[in-house]
Amino acid sequence: MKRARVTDVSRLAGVSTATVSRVLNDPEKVSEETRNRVLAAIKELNFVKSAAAFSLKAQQSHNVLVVASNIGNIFYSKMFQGVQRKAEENGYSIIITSRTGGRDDHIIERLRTGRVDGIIVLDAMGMAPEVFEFLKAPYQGTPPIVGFSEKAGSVPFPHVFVDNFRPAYNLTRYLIDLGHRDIAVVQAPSELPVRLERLGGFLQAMEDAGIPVPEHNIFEGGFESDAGHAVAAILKQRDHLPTAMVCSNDEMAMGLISEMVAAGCRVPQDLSVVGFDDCTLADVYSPPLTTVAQPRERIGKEAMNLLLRVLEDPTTPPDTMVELDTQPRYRGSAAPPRTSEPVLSNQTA
Amino acid sequence: MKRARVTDVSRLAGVSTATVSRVLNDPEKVSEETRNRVLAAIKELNFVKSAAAFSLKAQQSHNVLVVASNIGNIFYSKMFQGVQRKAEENGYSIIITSRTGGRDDHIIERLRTGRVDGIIVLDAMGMAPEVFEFLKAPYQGTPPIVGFSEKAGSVPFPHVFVDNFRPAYNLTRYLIDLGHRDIAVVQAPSELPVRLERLGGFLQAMEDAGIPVPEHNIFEGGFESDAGHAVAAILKQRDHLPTAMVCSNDEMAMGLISEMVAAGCRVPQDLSVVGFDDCTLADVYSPPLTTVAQPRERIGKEAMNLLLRVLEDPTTPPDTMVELDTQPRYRGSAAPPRTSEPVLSNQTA
DNA sequence: TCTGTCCATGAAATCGGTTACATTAGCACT
DNA sequence: AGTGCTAATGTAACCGATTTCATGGACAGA
Repeated sequence: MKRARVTDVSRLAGVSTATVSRVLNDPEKVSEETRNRVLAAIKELNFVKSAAAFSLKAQQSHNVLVVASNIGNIFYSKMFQGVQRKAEENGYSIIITSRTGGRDDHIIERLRTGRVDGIIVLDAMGMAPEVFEFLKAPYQGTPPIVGFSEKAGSVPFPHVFVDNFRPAYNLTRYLIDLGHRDIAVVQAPSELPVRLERLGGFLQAMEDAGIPVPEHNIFEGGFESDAGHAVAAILKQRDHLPTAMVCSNDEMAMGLISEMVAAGCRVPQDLSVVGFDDCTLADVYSPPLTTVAQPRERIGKEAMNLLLRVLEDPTTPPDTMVELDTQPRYRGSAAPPRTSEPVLSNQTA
Repeated sequence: MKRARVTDVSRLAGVSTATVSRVLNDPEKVSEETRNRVLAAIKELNFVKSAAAFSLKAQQSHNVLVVASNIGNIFYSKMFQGVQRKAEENGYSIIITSRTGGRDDHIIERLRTGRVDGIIVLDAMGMAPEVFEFLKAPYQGTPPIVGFSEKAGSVPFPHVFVDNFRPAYNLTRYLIDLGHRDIAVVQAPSELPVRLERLGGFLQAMEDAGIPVPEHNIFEGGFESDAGHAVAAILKQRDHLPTAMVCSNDEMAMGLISEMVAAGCRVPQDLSVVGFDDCTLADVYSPPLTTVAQPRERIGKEAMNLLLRVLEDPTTPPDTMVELDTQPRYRGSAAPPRTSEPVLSNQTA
């Protein structure tokens, strides 16, 4: 049997389709008797309205697009969850897409075809210029797009942001207070706000403590654990290790630790390592990772909230921002500095 | 400016809307001259067709729903990625939802409203009976639903499956070959195929080796790391530790290890621990976790493939299956058994 | 020249809802 | 009884594509 339509319901209830629609959308406009008759018909026919027909008429899809550079990355999963919960609560479904090969045109495409009502960009940082162009394009008014960033005002649309400078500063300060002086940093990749903020906080803390940072203590990093391996490989070549390392995210911190531990370097006794993000499982790492927790689910939730606000009031200014806080997590991967240089087992060369 | 419609294009090109539609869908049916004129108009007006109008007429949304019990769980992120890639390649978008509170009716709702063309259930195991009921409901033919499971034939629709019995058997066997006899197991939660399969493989391996498994070596578990904590708490009360532990997933293995290590028990020297799944970061855990890799991205990809097949040919039998293989990952968390009982530092009572 | 085909194109119906506008009945008030 | 108002409901247009069916012209064959 095919799906029932309003027409079928109206016929069975002996009313017009308009009345059926009213029962569905403004029940109080229909007399109780008629309403009950319609309701009964709806139930009997197992009627649900067609999403497509509704979308066409109402010009809204009740879908929102969530964009992340890489949906396979665990950093985003909790955010998705936050967005999804909030979205569902408000009758929206979320369509998730990644920015494969840096191509963002499908995002615009989706928006223009009306397949989605709005967009949440979880990593606006590397967003293609076309998208920004699109925002100014003449065939669209204020585009319903919101984002997430590590720096206030770094994107031209409403966004949720979590300051990264301060927590990076504080975490570095924490190491200094533990007695460390020889602290190295591993940066986040590319020229994104996140890189600048985290590095900036580190450098500022060092400067404020009057500790110079030699060039060889600044490493290039990446968001995956292999970046940590690469840094470990370099460290193992050296005859002197820093006493502490500030990594720009947890994955690279773990990559680094696992490699160093395998080489016989104890963490935190011989080397303190701190991360950033408090990714899933950072708390059960051994040693449990000292890091900074980003409120990931909250970020997703607030981003969706923001989008709902923009959807409701399209005049919401593009510089609207919602700030969320980080939480330091002092766990077991940082300790006072060692007193003597450790001997690495499989030190090559 | 508002979005251009076919009407606008047809007017500008001096043809009928039917011709515009033909240019879009069957270009060869239109003379080259007319086609070029239409194409030019499309370009000039920046025309894209309305997803809603298309859906209404074509009765398909080009959306597929992906259901996971918990989208915040890292176990699913790679699967999402696999599904998403394959979907995008084929012009589909993926809508992701979780099964909050075990309520699955919104799934049916989505399917019935035509908001999605098909469903991929990533954890069909705990699926609500209503959904299965729905499959037999009279108002629907073969419903386009596919899933993923740990046991062949455990769900009544086409599915991708990864046998869990064999790898659990082999991993246990590996520990036995290392010399372990006193091996404990931590089960997966609830009465899901995954629990039975993984436990079954373990028990069978023990039985084949002629090693009895005392009751106290079988622990209840859960999919989160706190399940590992709970087991660790029990172990620490005992005056004797098993020499090896088989955990039903990596999270609980990590929870267990982190707690045991904190208590002064060395892994793998004092206690070998193996996990299951090869979750993200298992390779950079310290010690790197010995586990079984599930081809997560591949699972997602194949599930989408299967759905495309069902979409194309609705008569695809519900017992259609695609089997994928696991890969053992022998890393650093398992070693030959200790020779003497370890002394735990913060052993209470 | 007439008829039959084929090709390119257009007119209008259709998908399934929502809603502006029209209509009717019922009631109060003068 | 006549007028005005309100509440309940119906009629039909509309959202923006696709597609069936009809039509007109070109050309080949008789």
